[in-house]
Amino acid sequence: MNALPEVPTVNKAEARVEAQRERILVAAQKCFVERGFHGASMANIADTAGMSAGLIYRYFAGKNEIILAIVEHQLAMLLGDIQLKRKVDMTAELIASFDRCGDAQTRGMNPALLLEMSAEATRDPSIAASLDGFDKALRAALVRWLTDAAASGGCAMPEPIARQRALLMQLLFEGLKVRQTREPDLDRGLLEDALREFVPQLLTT
Amino acid sequence: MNALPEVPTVNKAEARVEAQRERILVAAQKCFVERGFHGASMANIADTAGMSAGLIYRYFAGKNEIILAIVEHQLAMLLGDIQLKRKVDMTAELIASFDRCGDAQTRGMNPALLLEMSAEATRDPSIAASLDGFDKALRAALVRWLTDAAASGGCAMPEPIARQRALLMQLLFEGLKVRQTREPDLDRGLLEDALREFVPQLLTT
DNA sequence: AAAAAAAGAATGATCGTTCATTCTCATTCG
DNA sequence: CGAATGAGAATGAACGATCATTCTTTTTTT
Repeated sequence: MNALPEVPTVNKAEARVEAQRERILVAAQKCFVERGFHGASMANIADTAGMSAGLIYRYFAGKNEIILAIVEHQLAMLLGDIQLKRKVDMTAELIASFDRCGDAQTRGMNPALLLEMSAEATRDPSIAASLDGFDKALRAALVRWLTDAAASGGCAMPEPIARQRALLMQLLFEGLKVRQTREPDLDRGLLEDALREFVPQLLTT
Repeated sequence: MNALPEVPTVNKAEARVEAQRERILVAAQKCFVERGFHGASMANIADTAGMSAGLIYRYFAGKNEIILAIVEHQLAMLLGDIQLKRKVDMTAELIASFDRCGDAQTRGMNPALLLEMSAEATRDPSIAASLDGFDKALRAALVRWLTDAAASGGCAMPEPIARQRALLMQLLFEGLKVRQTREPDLDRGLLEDALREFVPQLLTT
């Protein structure tokens, strides 16, 4: 009869499940960053999460499902991080993105994880599909942004040009991500000077 | 007394050893591309090389040594591939490099392997050292090439500018390598158009 | 026959995953 | 109010497979 008390019960149970999944994902990300997808074991993850190995399988079907969840979360964060607002200092945005997520924060973006994902995508079709989706979404958003007259300083960019620029920007993004893992202490002055000169050229016709 | 027959014997023995090591490295690279450094097992490599697992340890101290040998070989090939000749069409060179090594050739450059290497470098100090050495060598070569008046169309580039351009070129290289793994069939016309406009700006003051 | 090369079995460890068991704790009944 | 109940949460041992590596034995070469 009284359906009311049941709903909060279900909600609380669901919230618990979600909290547990999150706990596992936080631990898994930490382990994957430290040892890689294949190098980290379920026992590692369980230890880091402070639970038994068997319990993980109550919340995830297996290791692959955990990997995929982390891949998709990273991509979602990455897409959210590249905010293509109307007016934005793209150079400053790129440098800020380079500065960001250097810390091994929980669930934050991690450039080493991106490399791991890209490498794994060449073997795991489901990861490849995730990355493809992200790539297409990013490119489409870039083209839309570039062809938008308001964004490019009141100068509308024809689509063929915009597609070239979008590709170049994507190459630049990825190059920066790689460099971030190899040279996190790269001289910011040098980086800023380099980007200050060339990024604006990408944004104007 | 007769030292003469010993020298060819030693040489032949050494050649044999080298041939066996090469056989192992070819197999290992194939396995690493297919499964990753951690995903590929010594048994995999032995099978692929057509030998027993134990025999590998006669020619390599362990798996790590094999990985490191492959890393260094990849970097050596990469450095050799970027030929900074006096007069060169850099755009065409980049596109050719993108076309190249798409095949899973034996011991050739492999972009997926580069991702694997970069990811592993964040955990394995010896791999990180190899990559650091490569990075420094490449950057130095680029700066030298850019400051060389003959290369940049008779227009000498001051060193501070050259260092900015070298960084940008490195970002571009790495972005292209990543894209090569994700989108090997990327439209070459689009790529060429994008690079044709952008790259020359990097080479002139 | 001596020496080098290769094979392949054996090692202990660890892998991802499963499962029987125990624990926890809110609810129900005496 | 307090004991009994039962379902979900959690454990940790156990599984077969496989891991990197070592070692003994066999084969091949000299």
